[in-house]
Amino acid sequence: MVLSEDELSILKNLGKAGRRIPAGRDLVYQGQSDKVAYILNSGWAFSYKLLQDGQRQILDFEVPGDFLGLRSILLNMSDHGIEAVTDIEVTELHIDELLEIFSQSPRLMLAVLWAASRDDAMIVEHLIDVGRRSATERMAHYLMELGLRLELVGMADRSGFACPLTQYLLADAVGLSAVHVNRVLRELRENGLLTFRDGCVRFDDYVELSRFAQFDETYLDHSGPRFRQSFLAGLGNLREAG
Amino acid sequence: MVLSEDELSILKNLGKAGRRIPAGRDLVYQGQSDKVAYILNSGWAFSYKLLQDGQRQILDFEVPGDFLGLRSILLNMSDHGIEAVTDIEVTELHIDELLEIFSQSPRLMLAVLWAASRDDAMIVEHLIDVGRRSATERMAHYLMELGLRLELVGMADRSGFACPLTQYLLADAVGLSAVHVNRVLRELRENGLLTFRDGCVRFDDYVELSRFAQFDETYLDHSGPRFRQSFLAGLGNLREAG
DNA sequence: CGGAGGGTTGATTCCCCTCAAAATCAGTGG
DNA sequence: CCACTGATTTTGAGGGGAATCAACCCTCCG
Repeated sequence: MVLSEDELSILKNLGKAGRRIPAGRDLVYQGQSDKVAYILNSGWAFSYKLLQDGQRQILDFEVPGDFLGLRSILLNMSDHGIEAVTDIEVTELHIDELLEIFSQSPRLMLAVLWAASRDDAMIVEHLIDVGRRSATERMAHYLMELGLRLELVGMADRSGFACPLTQYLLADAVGLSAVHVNRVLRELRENGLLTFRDGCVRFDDYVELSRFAQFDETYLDHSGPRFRQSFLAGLGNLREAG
Repeated sequence: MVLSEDELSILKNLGKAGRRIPAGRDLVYQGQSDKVAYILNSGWAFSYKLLQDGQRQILDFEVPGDFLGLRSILLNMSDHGIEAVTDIEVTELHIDELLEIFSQSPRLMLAVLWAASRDDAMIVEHLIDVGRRSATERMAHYLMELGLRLELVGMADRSGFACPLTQYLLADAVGLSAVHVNRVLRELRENGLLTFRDGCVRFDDYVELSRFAQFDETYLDHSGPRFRQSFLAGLGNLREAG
């Protein structure tokens, strides 16, 4: 599902004209209670959870076009923080406004639910990454996933993409040490699979890389939420119950 | 949120009078396209994904009272299989019927969304398990989570619970080898934290165990989805768009 | 009785972590 | 222009946690 220009402009006109956050700053703090949503217009960010002992697990990187804070809106998720990787520009959407918009444009709501669904599928895939794949496969798989997501917004193709992530960030995302991330990237480079250098990821052999990482892209390719008449009628009735 | 007896009986009366599946049999095959949902009335099951190389990652165990196949209904998730651990008895809910019920009982739909939300939070926590915790912490955390879930349906307390899982299944769930699961369980037992034996988990020192595993139970304790008037109106309008 | 599934333990291997130290690079200010 | 600083990348050495391989035990069951 791709939103029309009209629909995107609805969202953009609605929010504050574009809030800017500098690199390294938190957009949302873990534990923050006022719920807001954002559309990431430019730059990269990531959502994370802090453990009691100070370790950090990055749940997902966010790239331009992504919705941030979905879980906070649709569901009562355990909370997490969001931090800017680069300078970013976001459109801030207050929930009330957003919900109002949904009532006017069901397609927009479908888009958001679709995004939430994809986020969920990605978390599952990351679970498999850290649970069942070697460090090298894991890194390859992760970077291919990022590439495909960026491809959808025209920021990547099968030859590679610009990537502002540090090896420390990648380490926190895939559950490795930064040192080992470096070794793994070298191995991938020396095997002619992919090159991570100077802020760019280059796929040196996409086909072979795909085989090596067991990358099955179908989990990113959903056709949209599945709703039917009676379900929607039920949702309507929630007005009295919610 | 706890469903009333009336509401549970609505669900139970609706489905086939209780389908039985023997231990070890698949309830849902990975790749199966006809979408159905189930309520697990008795016995244990688990959802899993198979990798191309034959490895298996268990996404979650399901205990009595759980909804199965939620992701298939609400969202277009990447598909996964569901297998029975013990003999199980399920109530099969066809989506159409289920959606019809939702329109009559908004509370039921809230319950289902709440369950989906909790599933999501658990997957995130499992991601942290395998990414950031040692084998021993991971196992302790996982068994405490299971205990708390079972407590909600009266099948566990702070002293322990009956657990039909084999060490092989635990291994596939937490991303360890079966051999190492055994060693880890021995370590927990010798340290006086918990005992896994004869199909039972006994918490020998719940407080100390909780500290050791960094177990923060708030992620399991949601108050229900967060909806408002305008949002629900929007959902109603989806009738024309879905 | 024999076989299968599950549990337990030991020996060995290896993947990845930790610690440590260069090398490179981007700013920053004198 | 250059010294200084901090962040990042790179590489090496050593250690440890978990996998693998390989037994052996037990119980259950046809």
